[in-house]
Amino acid sequence: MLTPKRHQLIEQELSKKQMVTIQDLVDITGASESTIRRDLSELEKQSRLIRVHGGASIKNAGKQELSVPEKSSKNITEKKAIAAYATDLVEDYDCIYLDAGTTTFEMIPFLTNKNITVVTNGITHLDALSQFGIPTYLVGGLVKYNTSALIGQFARMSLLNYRFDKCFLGVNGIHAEYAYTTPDPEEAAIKQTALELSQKSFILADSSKLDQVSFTKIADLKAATIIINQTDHQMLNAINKKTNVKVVS
Amino acid sequence: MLTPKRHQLIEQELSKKQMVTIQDLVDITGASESTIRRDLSELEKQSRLIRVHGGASIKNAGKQELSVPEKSSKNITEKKAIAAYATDLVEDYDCIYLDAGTTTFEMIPFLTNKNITVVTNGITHLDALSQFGIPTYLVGGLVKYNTSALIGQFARMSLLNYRFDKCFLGVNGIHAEYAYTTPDPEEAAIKQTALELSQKSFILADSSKLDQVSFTKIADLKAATIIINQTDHQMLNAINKKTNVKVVS
DNA sequence: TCAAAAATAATCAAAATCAATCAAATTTTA
DNA sequence: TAAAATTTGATTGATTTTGATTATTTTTGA
Repeated sequence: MLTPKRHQLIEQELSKKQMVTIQDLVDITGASESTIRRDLSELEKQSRLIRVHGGASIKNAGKQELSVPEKSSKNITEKKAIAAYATDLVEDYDCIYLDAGTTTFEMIPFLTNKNITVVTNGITHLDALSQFGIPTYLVGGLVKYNTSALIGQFARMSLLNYRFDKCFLGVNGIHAEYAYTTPDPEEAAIKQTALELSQKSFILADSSKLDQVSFTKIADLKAATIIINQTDHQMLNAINKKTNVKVVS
Repeated sequence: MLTPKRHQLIEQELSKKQMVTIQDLVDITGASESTIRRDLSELEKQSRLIRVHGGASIKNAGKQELSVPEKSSKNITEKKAIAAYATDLVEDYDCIYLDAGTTTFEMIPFLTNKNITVVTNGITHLDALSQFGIPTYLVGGLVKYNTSALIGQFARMSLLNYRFDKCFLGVNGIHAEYAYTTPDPEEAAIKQTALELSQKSFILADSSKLDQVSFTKIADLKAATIIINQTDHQMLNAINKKTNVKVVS
């Protein structure tokens, strides 16, 4: 196996688990301990990870959190759990739509080695999708700089060229009565279109989105399955009556 | 098998898999190890890939550095001069197409304060365009990771939604007989389309591109005006008879 | 604290890969 | 068509990478 390929595998495993043992990496790469040790030393020198006794860990002080600022650092563990659950739903040869946003971003490390095609409107997703070697189509359209998403009528038209087995969307609010909402009407239109083009649709949300209402309605609750982390929020019951809810613990 | 065909296969395989071993390429091309090694050396010299022990890898495999193109080359001053000249041609309220690539990238700082709209297929351009506050539309399509450009039929279709006052393109070869050429047919198709959609078209090139021939022809020389830096290359005369050439000193 | 266990760094020989070389094959030129 | 130039593939010795071994350091837990 080529050295950079091994390095890539190591980094992939790290972004999934934040920690790996040497033995894990030996199993994954099929290389010897010596080689893995040399790899870790090298990668640490490039400050792409931090070595610890017995393995390595990610650099927690500001990695891709730079691109999508403080928002992502907050509920990161919850988001990872939700993302991992969502990724389990993806099957080989699926063509999926990955919405722009931090939760959907966390899905990417788990998508590796699945033989899939991704369509996205999230510019910040591209680096990671590239790193994990996932064939990717980007939606065209107006570049919305503050969120690095593609929006507008051109984005919508561009999206209409595709059909999806599954789509994974983020939202700003989930409410029993007002359903799924988001602040920007342009973004809402894109999400709507993605929903229409997908066989199955999933909304990824941490529990802080419950009971929130934002400016624009995206769709009725029943238009998608909600994937959310464990919570005792009372609204969940009301929502559960209107659509499928998968609770990740 | 012809050398350009082999190079083409190598690049194809690389964009598919991000990394290839020499043995892979021997199997694919039927050529010997020696020949593949020579090919890889050559392609690395053209900075189309990076050689690694045992094979080759695409340019930014695994690294997140998509924002700032490498400033290592000494051509950077020339490129800046060419870019500055090109930007002078842009007028207020123009809608322009900015091709992916390093020379066109250098135009962006000069575009600030012009009241224009930019359409581009270059993902690396986005950060800079954002920084200088230029309204930007991104073409959709397949993400070509090693060059961070958008290509393929979807990119072409997406492009057809627009009309341009001017377009600014990069090429890999300019030749009196073989005209404008570039290695990737998919990229060539995009450039072609941009040319067709533009009132006026400009090719930005430093003199190292003169007399070079790459795999795919983009268009006849007369399809665009060439903006090139000062050089005593003899081929310039032959080219000058066939199209407009602006020499930047 | 101290000794056993685990992990590491250092070392070295084997394996894999590489660059250099050269003759044969191919293409271009005269 | 023959000569010259280029490309190719095989061979060689040099270099790099690798995995096993061993001595050293760190961690563990009694």
